[in-house]
Amino acid sequence: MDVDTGMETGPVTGQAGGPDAGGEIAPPARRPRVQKNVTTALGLDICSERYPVGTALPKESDLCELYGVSRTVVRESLKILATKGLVNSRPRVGTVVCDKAEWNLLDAQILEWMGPRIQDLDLLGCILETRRTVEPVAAEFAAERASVQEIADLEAAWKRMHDAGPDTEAFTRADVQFHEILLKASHNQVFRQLSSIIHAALMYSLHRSNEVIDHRDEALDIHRDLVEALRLRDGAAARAASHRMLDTAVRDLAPALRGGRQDADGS
Amino acid sequence: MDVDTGMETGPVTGQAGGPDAGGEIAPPARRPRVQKNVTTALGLDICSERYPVGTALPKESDLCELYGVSRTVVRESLKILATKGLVNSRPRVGTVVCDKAEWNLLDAQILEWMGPRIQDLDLLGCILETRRTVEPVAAEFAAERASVQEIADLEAAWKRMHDAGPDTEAFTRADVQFHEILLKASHNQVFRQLSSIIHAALMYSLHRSNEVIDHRDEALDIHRDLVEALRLRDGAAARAASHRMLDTAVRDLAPALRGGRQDADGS
DNA sequence: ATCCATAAATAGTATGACTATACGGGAAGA
DNA sequence: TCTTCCCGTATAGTCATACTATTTATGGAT
Repeated sequence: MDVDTGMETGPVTGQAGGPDAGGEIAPPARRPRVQKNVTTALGLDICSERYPVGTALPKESDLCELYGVSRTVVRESLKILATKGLVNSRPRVGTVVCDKAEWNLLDAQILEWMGPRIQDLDLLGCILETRRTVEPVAAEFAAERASVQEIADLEAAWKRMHDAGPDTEAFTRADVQFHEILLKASHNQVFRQLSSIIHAALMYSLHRSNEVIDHRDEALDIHRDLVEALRLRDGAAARAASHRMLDTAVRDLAPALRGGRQDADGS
Repeated sequence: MDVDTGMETGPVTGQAGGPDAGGEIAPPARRPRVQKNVTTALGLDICSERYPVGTALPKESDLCELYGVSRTVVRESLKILATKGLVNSRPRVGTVVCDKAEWNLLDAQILEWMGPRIQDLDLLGCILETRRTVEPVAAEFAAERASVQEIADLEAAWKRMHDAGPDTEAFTRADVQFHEILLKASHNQVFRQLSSIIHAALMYSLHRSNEVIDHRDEALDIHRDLVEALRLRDGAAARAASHRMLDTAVRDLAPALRGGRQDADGS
């Protein structure tokens, strides 16, 4: 993140940059690239429910003032957010925040913007269900289809987990990479698209579990078994290892999933 | 589709609309809304490999002339395409088409733009694998979680299939809707995001299978069994019905999947 | 031959003006 | 009084132009 996360809305550039009044020598007029900052700021404000679902954002000209940028930048940012399903613009009505059912949950940026709020809407539960459904199959496919290089990459990721030692952060990072490589090695393009959401979920859940040393040792063993199964092209073993992996995830996440499943959609 | 599909690139508006030369009474200057048309045209041209992966699109000012629109429209269209992972713009370099691995395959518009080319990259095979992985689980979840309304909607979709008679088109439409409602009834938000891709794949594959009367009768039976299982809240039966459904899909699509799996990614 | 400065090309930003669209209220009609 | 239609108005959509930032390519100096 190269943006001030958590910042309140406000000028994105240090230079207010109003029209250069007077016929002076025209000071150079700085024009930094602020598109990403504005998009991120708006995305964060939407995902944090600062602009709740169904309400309208300030009109474009107001957003220009708020962030101190031109309408060009604001409009292009809104177009990006609209493409992600976050908002919907209509003349005379304004730009309204879409229902969460329309949000593109597989979008990495949205998940980043949601941050800890990923726990809303049972999202963590949904993702865990998806992992339990998809990952064992992906592991089985990977056993058949993974290239030698991909298996080596998996082993390298495992080694990074192993060598992380007491560094929980590094351990989690390697763990996430492991699962991304696995999805890729399944050679199913749809599965690979799920990487982003699994990435986000793991970053917010693995970290906790991985703080327990015992758990990390157990995870290391299972991950190694999976790599070994891929090397032997043993689909059943790979599937079994993946299942074990997810069972421990369920066990460790159970406390965080309290509250049962509610109807989260607007039907 | 409210756009001239298959059209070559060219002015999107009938009115060339150059700058009104002279100090005349300023003829009204038509300004139709052309954003969607331009985006669609560019999307089609990219997905049809008119602009192959890795190559650069014409520069923005050229695109303005090509489509007879302002740079604003072109830029916002490119921003949309960039958000979908189709292109990537950089100063001095231009706007280059991204590798297909970065395309957002879960995006309904992209799938629409790909049209029959959905068969490239083993996409049809990947989607079928995904369905076989996800749909039975979704059916099982739906058995537990579907609302009465959702089950009624499923039954209504089934009835539309039943009543379609010889209208293959209507039958396929209802069939697709059935599967979308099922995914929604699983009350797993990630599963629901898969609707778009399953929708596209079914529209391009079911149509063929559904032309055979025998198959349609069989499909009707299985779909009814699934609804019945949901009504009885029998997860195992729902799962079994879904499995049977997909087995017939595999059987019917087998001819279209010849050629085996190749490595489609650029690793 | 290598490296650095300069130039050129292209996307990014800014501004102001106009148009199309859709909501809301008021007038005309039942 | 209620309904329908029209029109004013607010807001996003489009257009044109000018300028800035960034990156590649070129050419010259070491």
